[in-house]
Amino acid sequence: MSNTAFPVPSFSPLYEQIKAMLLTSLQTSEWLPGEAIPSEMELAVRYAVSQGTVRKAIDELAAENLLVRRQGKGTFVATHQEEDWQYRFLRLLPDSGEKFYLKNEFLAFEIINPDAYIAKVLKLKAGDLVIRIDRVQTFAGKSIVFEEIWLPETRFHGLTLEALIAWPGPMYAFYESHFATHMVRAEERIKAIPADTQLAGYLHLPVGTALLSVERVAFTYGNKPVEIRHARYDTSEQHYENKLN
Amino acid sequence: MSNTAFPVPSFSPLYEQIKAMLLTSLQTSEWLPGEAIPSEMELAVRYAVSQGTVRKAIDELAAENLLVRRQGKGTFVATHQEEDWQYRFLRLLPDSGEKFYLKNEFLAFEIINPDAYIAKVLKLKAGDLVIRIDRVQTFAGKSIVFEEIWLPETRFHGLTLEALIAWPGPMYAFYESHFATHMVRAEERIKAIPADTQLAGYLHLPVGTALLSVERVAFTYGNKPVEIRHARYDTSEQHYENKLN
DNA sequence: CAGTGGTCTAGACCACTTC
DNA sequence: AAGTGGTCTAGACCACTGC
Repeated sequence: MSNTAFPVPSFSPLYEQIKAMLLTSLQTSEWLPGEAIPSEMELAVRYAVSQGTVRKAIDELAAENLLVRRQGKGTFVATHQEEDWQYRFLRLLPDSGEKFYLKNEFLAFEIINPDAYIAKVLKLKAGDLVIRIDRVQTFAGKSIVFEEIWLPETRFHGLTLEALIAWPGPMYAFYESHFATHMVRAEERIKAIPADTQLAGYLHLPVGTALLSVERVAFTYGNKPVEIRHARYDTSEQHYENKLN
Repeated sequence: MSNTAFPVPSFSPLYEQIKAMLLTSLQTSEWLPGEAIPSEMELAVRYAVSQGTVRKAIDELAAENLLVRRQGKGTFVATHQEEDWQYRFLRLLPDSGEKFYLKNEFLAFEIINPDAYIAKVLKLKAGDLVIRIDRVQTFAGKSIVFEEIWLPETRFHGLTLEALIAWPGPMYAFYESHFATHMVRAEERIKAIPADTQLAGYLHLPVGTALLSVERVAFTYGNKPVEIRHARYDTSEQHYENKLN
C-alpha cells in the first residue's frame, strides 16, 4: 500500500489535528476576534497532549495571522480592530511616505441578482442575492479611489447604507463586529487600465488617464470567499507597495 | 538600568545567535546555493547547544526562504536554479492561467555613472559605476515587458552582454552562479502610467496606452540592495497577481 | 506573586531517503 | 541499516504582565 499514484497525506501529525480543532473553534466563533483563547496549559489538558504540541499548533496559526501571541498576557484571536491591522490589506501609500486616512463617500447601495462571474467566485447558490456597494475614497480633498464591492446577501443580511455611513473605522472591522465575519486573506489581480467617462468623472481626471485596477477576492476562515472588491486607484501621487519574500 | 527610553533588545535568545552565525556562513559563501548545510546534530555540536535550539534557528531561516528543508536528505541553501523558484519574483501571469516562458531581447548594455537616485538606493560610494541593461521580453511573438536594470559595477564586475545572451535561465540564477549573489527579497512600487513614444515603440502599442510600472529594489543576504529594476508591463492579456496574508 | 508565553534541554521514537 | 529531518514528551527555568 505504499506506491499510490496520488500519495494522499498518509500521516497526520498530532499538532495538525490540534490546529484543525483550534480552527474549528475560530470558525464557530467559540472565541471572538480580540478575545484571548485558553492558555497553552489548558489546551494541552483539553486535547490530552503536551504543551509543546499545542505550542506548535498555535505557532502556525500565529504565522498565518489568525492568532496573535502576547508574552505574559495570552494568545488572542486576530482582529481588524487593532491599529496595526488597518493597513494590512491596504497597499496604497502616498509617494511621499506616511500613511494616510481616507474619507468615504458612498455612491450606491443595492441588492441585486449577481452575474455569472460574481456568483461563481462567491460560490453562491442559484437565486442567492448580492449586496453591491459603490464608493469613492478621498484624501486631502482629492478623489483617489473608486471601488465596487459585492457581498453575499445571506451572510450580510440586514446590512444598510446608514450603518455603513455611521461606521467610523475600516470596513473589515465593521464586517467583524456586525456579521461575525473576519477576513483572513485575499488575492488580488492588478492591471493598468484607461479611465472611461464614468471613472474619469468620479476621480476628476481626463478620460483615458492610466489607472490601477485591483480586483480582490477576500476569504474568511476555511477559505470561504465572502467579498469581491474591484478598485481603481489614481496612482499619480500614490503607489501600490508590495514586498516579495 | 531598566527603564530606557529606547528599550534595546535587552535579551537575545540562543537560537537568535545561532541564526546570526548561520547567516554569516551564508553571506561568506561557506555553503553555496543548492548545497546541503551540516546536519542538525553536527551544528548542535559545533555551537554547543541542543538539537532543538539549532532546529528553531533553521526553522526561521527556512520560513524566510533562505534555507530549504528536505526530510531524509538534509537542509539546503535556497537557490534560484530550482524549478519552483523561477516564478517567485515574477508575479506577471497570463489572464488565461498557466505560466508562460518569456523570451529575452537585449536592447542596451552600458557602464555609466549613476544618477543620484540610483546611487542612493544602491548605497554606492562616490565614483562607483553601474551597469545598465535594457531588455524587452516577449511571449508568443508579442512584446509584453520592457525593463531597465541597474547593477553595481563592483559586485558585477566582468559582466558582459554576450554572457547574458548565452544564459538560458532566469537572471537571478545567472547572478547566483556567476557573481555569488543570491537574491533574498525585493520591494516593489506599482503605478499605472501612459506609454510614451519610446515605450509605445518597444511594446508595439499606441502612445498613451495604460501600462503597469513596477519599480523593484532587490536585496541579498544582510539586506544589501544589489539590483534596481524598472519594468513596464502590457497588462491587456496578463496581470500582476498578489496574495495578501 | 501568580499566570502567561518563551527558551532550552535530553531523550525517545517516527518518516523519509539512500546505499 | 544508517543518516537525515520531523514529531512528541516532560521538565526546568526565563521574561513579561498584571494584580
